[in-house]
Amino acid sequence: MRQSELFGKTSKTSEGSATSANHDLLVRAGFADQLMAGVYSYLPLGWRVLNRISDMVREEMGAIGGQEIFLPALHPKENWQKTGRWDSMDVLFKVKSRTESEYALGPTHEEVIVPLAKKHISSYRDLPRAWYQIQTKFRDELRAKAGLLRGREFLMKDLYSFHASAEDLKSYYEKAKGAYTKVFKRCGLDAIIAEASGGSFTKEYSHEFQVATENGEDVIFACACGFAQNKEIAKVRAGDACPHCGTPVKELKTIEVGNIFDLGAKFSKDFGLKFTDESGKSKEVIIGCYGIGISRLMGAIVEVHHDEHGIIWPQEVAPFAYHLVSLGDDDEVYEQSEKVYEQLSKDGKEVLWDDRREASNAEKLADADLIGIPTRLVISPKTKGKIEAKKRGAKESKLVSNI
RNA sequence: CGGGCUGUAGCGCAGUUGGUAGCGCGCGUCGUUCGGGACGACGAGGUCGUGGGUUCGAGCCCCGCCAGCCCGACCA
Repeated sequence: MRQSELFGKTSKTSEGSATSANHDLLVRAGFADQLMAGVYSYLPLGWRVLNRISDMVREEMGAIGGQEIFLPALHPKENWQKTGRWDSMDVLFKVKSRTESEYALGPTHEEVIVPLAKKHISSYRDLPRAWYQIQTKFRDELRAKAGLLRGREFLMKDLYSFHASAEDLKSYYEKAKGAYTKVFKRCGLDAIIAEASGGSFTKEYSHEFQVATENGEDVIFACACGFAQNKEIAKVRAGDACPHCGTPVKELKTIEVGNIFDLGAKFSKDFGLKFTDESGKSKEVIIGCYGIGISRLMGAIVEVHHDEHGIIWPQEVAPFAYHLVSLGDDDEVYEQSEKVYEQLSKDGKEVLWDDRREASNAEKLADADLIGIPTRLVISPKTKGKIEAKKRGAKESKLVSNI
């Protein structure tokens, strides 16, 4: 991609009122544009990152047997009444048609996938199953805030698993935990698995994947031994002895990037999702649900991986692998750059080439830091036919003959 | 939804006692520059969030509304 043709310009100045690093940097670097509170448009750079994350999530979901589907965002009121959440879920967006029919905009998809599962699951032979989607969710938050971290419309991966028994769910739940840990690791994040309440619709357990950062809006109490609890259910406070190992627990500000729930038979009961077991008995299907906020994850990565100059993308989620920057105004520099650009592209490497002859060197270098592509390749009169390679965030660079 | 702050050019902002709107960045043309957001010259760009009111006259004063941000509540 030639930067001269890229949709999205960088900005030297921050937007006036917003204070979160993820909003500031993603908007300034041309990844995203805010339409209104809690709602963003994604420009090519931002959309590439979201797709990087999505593809990685697809890999890990596939690895635990998840099959990708795509469900509607517009839901019938009736399904939400059946589960009681038409009235109980405050964040549910409700819309009215011309004929006064009412609908919900999906904040989550149990109300859609469980009735769908009912058409396909009737025997123990149909279990277990795991289906997921990556889709836009809508939640009527009273207050959207912190850039991508709490939006009213956002991108989310939601996986639902269906089991013949609580034990089978339990073992899948542990597999999902492992897959989630891998996803966040690949995103350059150390996610802490914190115990949390099961919420209003299950008496069972849930776990949250929490990333520690100053800008986080959640609070957990955690210990190096692996113990961690969400503030809402924690029986310990900062400094108290860890119930597992006895060392004092720490209080951490965190961003919740994923959560996993044991839903038990709640939704199966609501919609009559049953199966016949080996002995011919009819039983309710046990369901688990597993979410990752894809767009929030992008925000969380920026919160954790940035410096005073801009974003520092972890390799696997970066919009491009290389940022080729041509300095000066010599024809030879641009001729060499074009060759390098063509070669890298031919090799299947993703490269953003700053081919803007009218931009100053200083501006190009500042832009490269702001955008935060992991490897910067500079070609200038000083590099004399070679290429200067530098990792974003590193101090030293090295001259190489080819990449 | 309660409290606070803010809405003036694409972005960031200034605008005095009410007298008919300006600066920086960005943008366009030309020239000079080129390793950390260069310089000069010329130029384009405005229903001052919106509706009402007060006044000879409102960006400025008064009332309503809308929007954004921050704190809180909310966030199965």
